[in-house]
Amino acid sequence: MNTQTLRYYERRGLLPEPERELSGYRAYTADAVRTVRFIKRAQRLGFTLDDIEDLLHLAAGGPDHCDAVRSMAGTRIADVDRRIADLRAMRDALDRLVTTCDQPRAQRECPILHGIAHHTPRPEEPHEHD
Amino acid sequence: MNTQTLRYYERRGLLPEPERELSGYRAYTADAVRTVRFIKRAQRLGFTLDDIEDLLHLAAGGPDHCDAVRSMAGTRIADVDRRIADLRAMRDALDRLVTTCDQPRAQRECPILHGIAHHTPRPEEPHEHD
DNA sequence: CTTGACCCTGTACCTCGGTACAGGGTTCAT
DNA sequence: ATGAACCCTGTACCGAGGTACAGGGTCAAG
Repeated sequence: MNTQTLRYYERRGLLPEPERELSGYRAYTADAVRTVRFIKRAQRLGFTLDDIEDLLHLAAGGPDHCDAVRSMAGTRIADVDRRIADLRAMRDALDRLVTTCDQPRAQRECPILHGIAHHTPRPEEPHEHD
Repeated sequence: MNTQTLRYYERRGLLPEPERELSGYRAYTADAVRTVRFIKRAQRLGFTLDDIEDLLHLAAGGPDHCDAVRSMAGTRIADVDRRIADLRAMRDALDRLVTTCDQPRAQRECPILHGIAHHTPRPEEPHEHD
């Protein structure tokens, strides 16, 4: 982890400004470390730093925001579910690719393109000419 | 879908150069459309355009690359499985957040930070100071 | 036969998520 | 007490993935 990146998160407001030692050095708490790990993990899941900022606020939220929290979480859950479904489709397609790729090429209906791309157009997808 | 983006994919070699009408206009085939949909879908899954280029070659691959195809697919599958597991953890955490967020704040062990960030360090994760 | 909405090529620019200086201070080991 | 190896602030730059703009052609509707 690059220190510059930590500065950057601080600038973006993802990390609270840490206390300083007498020297002026930042004294990171265990909580800050946890937050950074969370950020990294959430990023691997495809969340943007803006999303993550929301999630962190959502996590720290007072009792007042409870409804907002719930609705944001609901949105995220729907998003996550869609991603999982997509990934599973992708996974299956890759499996099929592996199992079919022994066969002579003529028999190989490429499962990546035909099993996924092609797969169940969804409401938000076919927008005039995408 | 912005036309500029299609140009960009063409420049990157993700889309084959399409035939032209007499006017010089690009005449996209149904296959090209399918490819674009695939690209968009794969992107939502967190694959980079470089990854996607690989996947497309993998999909189009002749019988010669069969071993390469299999090993790439294997890598992808492992990757996809990791993503799915991570997303499921995230999903569970979000669920728990929703169900716990009625309670007075003191009782709320934030499951986002404590259930995920904190969750089962993996081999590649705790690298000295991340 | 013009006007508006598209397409063409080419080049420049933008956002996101960092990363790298420059120019300086601190800390610790030798 | 000096030098390597950190930290500080500030500003500049990078790669990925687009997006926009300039300057021009095409084409169908009125």
